Amino acid sequence: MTQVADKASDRIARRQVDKFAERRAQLAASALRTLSELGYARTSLREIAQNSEFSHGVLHYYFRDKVDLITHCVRQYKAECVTRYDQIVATADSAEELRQGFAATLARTLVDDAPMHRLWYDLRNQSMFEESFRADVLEIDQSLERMIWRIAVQFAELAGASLAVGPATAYALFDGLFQQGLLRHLAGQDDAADELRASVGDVLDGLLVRRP
Amino acid sequence: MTQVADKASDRIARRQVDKFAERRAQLAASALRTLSELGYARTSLREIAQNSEFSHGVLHYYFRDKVDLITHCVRQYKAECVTRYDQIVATADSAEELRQGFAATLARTLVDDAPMHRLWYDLRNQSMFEESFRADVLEIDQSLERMIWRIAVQFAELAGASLAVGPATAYALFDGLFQQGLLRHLAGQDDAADELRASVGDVLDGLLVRRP
DNA sequence: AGAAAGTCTTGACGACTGTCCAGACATCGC
DNA sequence: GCGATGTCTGGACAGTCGTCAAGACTTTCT
Repeated sequence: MTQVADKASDRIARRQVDKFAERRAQLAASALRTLSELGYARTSLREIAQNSEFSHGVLHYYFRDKVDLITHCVRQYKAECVTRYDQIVATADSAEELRQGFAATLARTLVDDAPMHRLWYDLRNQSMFEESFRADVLEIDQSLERMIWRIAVQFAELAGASLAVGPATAYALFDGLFQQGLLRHLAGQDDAADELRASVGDVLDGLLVRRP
Repeated sequence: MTQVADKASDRIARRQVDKFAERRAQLAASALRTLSELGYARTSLREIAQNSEFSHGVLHYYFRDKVDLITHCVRQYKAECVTRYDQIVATADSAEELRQGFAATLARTLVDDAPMHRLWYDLRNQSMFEESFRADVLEIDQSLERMIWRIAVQFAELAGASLAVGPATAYALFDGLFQQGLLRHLAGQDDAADELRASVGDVLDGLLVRRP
């Protein structure tokens, strides 16, 4: 083969791969929509296909099986989710601004993306029973932990104090607050977001050690 | 009817009701065992029956349908779970003893009852999608919140300080710590229980306001 | 004793599941 | 244009699911 032919076939191959990956992403998006609506336990491949513009057979053309599809969904979810809060860290000029910005963003996320986050908790829970998603779930969890830790470190630095707990503990605290808020929000408790914002602010303050 | 006859039929009726309730509890126990093993998504009535000494048909004799069975399971779980930590509150003589006792008990529970607690989180999550269990789940959650709050109040009293957060926030924090620990424990991380004990101790300390 | 009520088993039903496949349709290089 | 390749459809498959009902067995009442 000539180099030209090589490049040509490469280009074609890449375009096909890209198209393949693009359709995978498209189907994964439909799957995520369905999953966040129905939950893991009651989401079927036919239901996912019905929420897309394709028939149910195509799912096995782009994904090996159901586990492969959901794993891809989880990874796709991660890519969108993790980097969302770094903007706050970058733009905050004072501890108080960071504190309120973080609390407000969490509260807004609670309302805006409630279905997506209940799905995340659903899949994370599923990984306690099934080993299939465990690796991906743990990886996402660590990403979120790092994200929270960046905020905590920046907050302590702006406040001129040090932190009383480590990354894992800090993440667990805010995750607990968010999950409890999500539970109440989805149960129809209207002040769930406001209470979350307040408690997040309090707890973030409480993480500081007065004398560093 | 005579009073004697009344009493007799009452006694009979009560005995039948008791036997009925007893068998319901027995089947619910089998269901809980199965659910904690497989998770909500993959637990079928036939599997539950196979984990008992009866056939699958009997479940519809004692329970209206699957939702009725699982609701009964959730309630039964609550009765056993909630009162477990009150002993610590009653027997602790110092803040330090209460602190270490609480942290140690949480860590021991993490190891001993891991399957049961992943089921609890599974069902609580399920209530974010399905309204069926929502009322019972919220009731149990409030019970747990009150339990945590009793410990926190007693701890503050023994320490001669006041608390920096309210009941809902306090519960969310420890629930987050426990859930994160459970995730790591079930993923095979051996030091999950130890880390939970340490972080619970730290956070409990952090709840106190130095100057009341 | 026999009748009645309670308890449990077994088998069946329709619906739904994940998976696979034969073939239709579209797109491509030649 | 034609064959080859990639893409997609729709149906079929073997299971499993929740539910129900007919009947057998057991216990209780009279």
